[in-house]
Amino acid sequence: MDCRYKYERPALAINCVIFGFDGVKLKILLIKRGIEPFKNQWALPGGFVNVNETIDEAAQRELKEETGVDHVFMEQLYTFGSIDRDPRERVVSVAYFALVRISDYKLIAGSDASNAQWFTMNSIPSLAFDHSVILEMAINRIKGKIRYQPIGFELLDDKFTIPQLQAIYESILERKIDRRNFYNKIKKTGLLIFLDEKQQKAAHRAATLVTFDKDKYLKLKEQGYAFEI
Amino acid sequence: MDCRYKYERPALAINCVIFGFDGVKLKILLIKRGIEPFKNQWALPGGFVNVNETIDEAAQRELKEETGVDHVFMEQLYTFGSIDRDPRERVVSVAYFALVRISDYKLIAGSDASNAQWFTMNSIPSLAFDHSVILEMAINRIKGKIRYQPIGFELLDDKFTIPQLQAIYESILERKIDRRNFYNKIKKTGLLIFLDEKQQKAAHRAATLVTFDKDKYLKLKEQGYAFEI
DNA sequence: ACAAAAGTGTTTGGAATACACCCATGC
DNA sequence: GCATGGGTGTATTCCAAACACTTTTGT
Repeated sequence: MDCRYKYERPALAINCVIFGFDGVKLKILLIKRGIEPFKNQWALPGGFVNVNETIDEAAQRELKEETGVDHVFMEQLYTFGSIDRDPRERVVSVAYFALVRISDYKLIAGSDASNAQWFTMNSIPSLAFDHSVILEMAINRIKGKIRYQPIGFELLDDKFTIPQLQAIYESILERKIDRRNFYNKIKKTGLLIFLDEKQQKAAHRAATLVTFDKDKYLKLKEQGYAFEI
Repeated sequence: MDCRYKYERPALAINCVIFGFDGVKLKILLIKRGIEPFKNQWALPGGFVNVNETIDEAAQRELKEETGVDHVFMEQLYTFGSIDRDPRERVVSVAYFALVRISDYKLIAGSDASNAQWFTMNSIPSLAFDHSVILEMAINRIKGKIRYQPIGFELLDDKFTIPQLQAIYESILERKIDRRNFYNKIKKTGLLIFLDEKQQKAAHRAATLVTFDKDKYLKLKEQGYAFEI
């Protein structure tokens, strides 16, 4: 092996905070560690960065290995570089957060179900390494982000209803939002395409299915439009 | 030397985007590289992370080496992990941005002045590595940040005037702000302590000197107060 | 006296919130 | 019919931008 530098260097890893939405609550995907250290404890998915891949690629690779999903919303969160965060040796970790559609994920999970599990925000177990800190930062980030970036859609199917979207906002922001104001506000953005379809098997009046007009959003964004809810 | 891992690992570096304010414009500190690669080109201050220091410490160390200043506002910006960003080998860099008082800096600069220089935002030369991208992101970050975090004060002396503070906002946001609205708004926060001193040698009416009430801000922040301008 | 910038107060328009009301569907 | 939630419109409150006016200081 080649060691060109005269001194030791930290190892570089990535971790992913994977958010999903089950229709009611925001959830976070954790895995149960199979090896030491922290064996049998819950942790964020993660792994080391190869020398021939970018850190973004490493994060995507890890996400794919863990959930089978690809091409999802993913963004760098923060880099954690305390000295003792890993008992084995010095490891610096770049944390990412990802938004996935749980329904997509379900299709692929089966293989090794017991070691990966969705947790709601208020039932998070104690985590390995400094992963609680990472998770906390991810939750704060998503709370701030959802206000001024249309990321709620990333957690839903292509076709969704406005009440579903509202449930995401309420779950992430942890507060109730007036149903009618939310409806009016989201409609006024002009970024929703209303379909001629209704929600199926609704207990009562069925909601209209809509899609997010991503093309329109990207065009407006280039012209300086700032999304806000 | 000890190489415990079976495969090559990326090197880990930090870079600092150092902002200062000269009373008129926002400035950025660049250094002229003395060695290859990119010898004689301008670049962001930076260096490798030692295995026995946190990444934050590495950034502070580098800032101190470069400007002599310490205990300034500093925050992690983003981590850059493209494969070819350094022609020598694979280097991942954690970028930071810092806000310094140029007057503090002046006291120490003398030693090796020619290789470090302040640049205004619109006179940035072409930079080494991917540092233009880093700088662009830092500028966007500070533009967003100054709206909802009281960081303008970090660029001024302890005693400053409201028009000076406004000049910082205008310089960072690159737009004019109504003088009177700014005055009223910043005053209404209650976070300024008005001193019984006036600005010296003003061309005309002297402005009142004020200080930022950091203690009060921190207390309010804990209670959920959100600064905003 | 006059110019220039500091400091104070009022008006106004638009956005956010609150909320009344009607509609569709299952039981 | 009635309970439940979807969909629409309006009133009110509040905040930010616009702007008129007064004060202070140097020349």
